[in-house]
Amino acid sequence: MEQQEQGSGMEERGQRRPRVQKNVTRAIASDICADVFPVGSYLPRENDLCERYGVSRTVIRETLKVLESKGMVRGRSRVGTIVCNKDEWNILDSQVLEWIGERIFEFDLLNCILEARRAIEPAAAEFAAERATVQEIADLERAWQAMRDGERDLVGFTDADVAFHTCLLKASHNQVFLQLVGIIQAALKFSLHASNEVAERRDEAIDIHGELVEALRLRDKVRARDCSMRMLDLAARDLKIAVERHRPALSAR
Amino acid sequence: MEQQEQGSGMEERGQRRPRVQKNVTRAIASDICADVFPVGSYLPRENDLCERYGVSRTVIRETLKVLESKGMVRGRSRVGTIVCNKDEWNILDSQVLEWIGERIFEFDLLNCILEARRAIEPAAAEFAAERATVQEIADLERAWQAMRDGERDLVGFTDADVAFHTCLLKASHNQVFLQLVGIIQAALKFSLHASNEVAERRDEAIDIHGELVEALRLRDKVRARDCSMRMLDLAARDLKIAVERHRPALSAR
DNA sequence: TCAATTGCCTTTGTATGATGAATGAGCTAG
DNA sequence: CTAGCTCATTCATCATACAAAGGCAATTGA
Repeated sequence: MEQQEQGSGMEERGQRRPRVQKNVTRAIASDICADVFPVGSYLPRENDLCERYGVSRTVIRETLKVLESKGMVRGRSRVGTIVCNKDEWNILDSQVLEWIGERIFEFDLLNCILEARRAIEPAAAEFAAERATVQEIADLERAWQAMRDGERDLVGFTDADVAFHTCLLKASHNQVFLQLVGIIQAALKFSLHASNEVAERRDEAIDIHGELVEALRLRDKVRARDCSMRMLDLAARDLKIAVERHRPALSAR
Repeated sequence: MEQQEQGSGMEERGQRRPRVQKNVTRAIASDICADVFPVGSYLPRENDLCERYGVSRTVIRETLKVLESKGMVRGRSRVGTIVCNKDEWNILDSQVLEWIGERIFEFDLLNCILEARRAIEPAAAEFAAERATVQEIADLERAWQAMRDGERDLVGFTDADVAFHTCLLKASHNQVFLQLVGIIQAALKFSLHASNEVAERRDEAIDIHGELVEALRLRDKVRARDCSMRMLDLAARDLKIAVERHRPALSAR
């Protein structure tokens, strides 16, 4: 698609000025995640970054401001810009999660997310049973049907699952829970991909998701919470598989 | 052209070049929170913002990038910068919470936070009972002692309470929970201030906090969870009082 | 008359150079 | 060897110039 970074050469500086801000931000963020700029080290000087990514200082500085606002780097006058420890990063920010991407396996994050989901999603399901609108329940049902329809389509199934859990958090009518949609999406995305070949688990998942929709219809808090917890037990198994598969990649380093 | 004395609210000027980025960011963010720039409206043109806040376009643009990265505004090329709906804001970002400040009462957020705390903190207490290091338990005890010592000092008591809950989340050794320290701090800050005159409640709170430390020492998950829940019952009462006191301010609008 | 194309205008996006400000390093003096 | 000063380097800000693109209106064709 679009890429202009890494062009250390960058001889031809044509008159054209494409919109590069987003790409540069993603490039630098990815490089940080990939340990090209390790935690604790200083980034190159702004002028060097300009060369390395082939853009002006304006773009570099706006990029650094964004990364700083997400806790990934910290700039100090005259000294330079240092990469912060990972536990200072705003890992709940969905953009940050996107930048981390598959490297989430190296962040020891998925387990934390699962623990958090066990605390949050059952509560959200309970609230949803009380507060979900008819429309929201219909949305959930549609997502559930998409899961059934996409039973053989890995990507479709995953997307539908993500949509389901997103709708559930929305239906809880709690702003805080809603903010956590990003980490849940990330967790689903990366743990499902590794376990989606196991067909019977998907059947089981579809059943439980359907049961949750029914519980919401009946405004049955207890059953909604129970469904959510069983869902998370499945998620725990999926995660286990996913981590197993990624361990080789880790030890290869 | 655009760089004489225009103050317009900002402090200090002259030929000098103070570091203004943070101030301008806070100023614009606060103005957004104060509905000077209401949700859904367009911000003034960048050049007008330069005049209004008395800084160059560079500073304005870096500010807008930061606000955009936190979901508060969205810029579209050539069209302008629009203020996003509040439910798109990254309200888990502690900087955003600082900018919101007291207006948190108008955001219908404190109730959501309490609900979230009821889901999260008991779980965190349980994990802490399993995982807290000796050092972390000592930190918690010190925070608890500070609460006792600051029993008569409103600010000191609140700070110690915030420190206690922060330590607790740290002791849970879960990165996701740790990220939620910001909203919990905000919740404590604004609900305690309204209820801290009620001395006997503070006594009760101190007792429960002490009991939690003891439970962690004994690695007693069940009791730790129970203490946490009782703490939140107190917090619920505090919040009720705080909201009552602020309702006049709301209806006055 | 109406609709689609085209070109202009305005505002954002990017580039660039200059200068103030700040801090670590090196130097000087005691 | 320490304390204080100077200086060089790099970030922070300002100012300006121009490219890019959305919206608007005039123009043109039917």
